[in-house]
Amino acid sequence: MDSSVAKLERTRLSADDWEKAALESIAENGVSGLAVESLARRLGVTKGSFYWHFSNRDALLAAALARWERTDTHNLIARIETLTDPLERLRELFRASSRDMRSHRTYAALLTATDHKVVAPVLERVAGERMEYLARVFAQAGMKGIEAEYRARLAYSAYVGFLQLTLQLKSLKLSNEELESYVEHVTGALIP
Amino acid sequence: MDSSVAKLERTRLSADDWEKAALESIAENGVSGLAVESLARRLGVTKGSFYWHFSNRDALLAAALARWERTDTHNLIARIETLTDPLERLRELFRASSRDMRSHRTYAALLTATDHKVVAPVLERVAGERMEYLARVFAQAGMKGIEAEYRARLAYSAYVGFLQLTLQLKSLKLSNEELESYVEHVTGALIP
DNA sequence: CGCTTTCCATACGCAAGCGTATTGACAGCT
DNA sequence: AGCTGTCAATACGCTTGCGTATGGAAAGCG
Repeated sequence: MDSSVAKLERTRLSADDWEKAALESIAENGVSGLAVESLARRLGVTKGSFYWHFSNRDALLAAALARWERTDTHNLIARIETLTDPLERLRELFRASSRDMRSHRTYAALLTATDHKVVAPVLERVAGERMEYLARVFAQAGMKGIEAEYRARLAYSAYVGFLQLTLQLKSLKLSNEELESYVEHVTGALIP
Repeated sequence: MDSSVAKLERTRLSADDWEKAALESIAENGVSGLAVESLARRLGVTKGSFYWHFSNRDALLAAALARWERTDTHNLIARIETLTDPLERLRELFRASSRDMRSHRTYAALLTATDHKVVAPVLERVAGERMEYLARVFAQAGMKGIEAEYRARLAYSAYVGFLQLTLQLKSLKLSNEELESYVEHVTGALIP
């Protein structure tokens, strides 16, 4: 838990440590807030260390995004795949999107950097994969062809937009009970 | 139309000109891409002019956002208010969101800067007002109380997320026909 | 015609951030 | 013990972009 801040026991760092710290920094300060020197301060070292592990800032960003893509996306899908009923899968997907806020924070931060040339392709890939998966589940739940695709896009758009509105504009936040009943409403509206 | 680029007839500039140019720049390069010196080049003058009209960059940003908030939001609602049937209003709202891409571009750009201290309050206000309006129309269309609010939030989230996915991740763009039938699908799913 | 207001140019200073170069410290191996 | 590879500190240069200071041109007015 406190492995990030104030690592006082001075141990040497690896590229892995930098990547993890970078993802934390992104979740907190966004992609543009990811700076080499501030990260170094946070890890208790100086730039000299960083440029031994990475050739430049973009390399760190790319590595961090690769790690994120590798871990974050497949976690969710793997959990869902244990359920057999497609409609149940959908409901669980929706519910999962209202928990695990740490993961959503990172995604929301990345969404505010869709114009960045390193970030954009990753987001395109991730969004595409997720929507394809969603479309498959909707199809399994009985929607056919293009309908399932559109519904998947609608559901994913609602998810992305919800992240934007809720996580970043703080006056629009919902309480826990409100959130739960909102998810219920969405479930009823979008699942056949 | 070409009042923005290469204004060769050298006329003096007003604060208004800077604000308009700033909004164009935001639509193209995002909020973080709004730089005083590049804007000056674009307008054919130097920084000296800018700092006569505005005290600093944030002042320009605030003025531009105020202008945007003043014009952009009320245009749409005014157009919609001419319709009397609430369900027809909703359908027209949804359809309008698939045209007039210039306006949506600006909004999408602002959405990627929700963390900015000048931008955030404006976006909160605008999103709040729009969702309130949407909720009223849903209520007029027969949904009651909290249901209308949730549906408004869902619809607006879908709009915001759609902007993100479509306008900024270019591989996810839809063709015109696809867009129209997608809007049809959304209309069917979200309007009672 | 001269004076004032309005708009703009030029030339600075300054801070943040990236990237490089050089040197140092420490560990593990032989 | 000495060598070598790994990680880090220090110091520097460079670019970008903000903001300031100051002077100049041009227009309107008296």
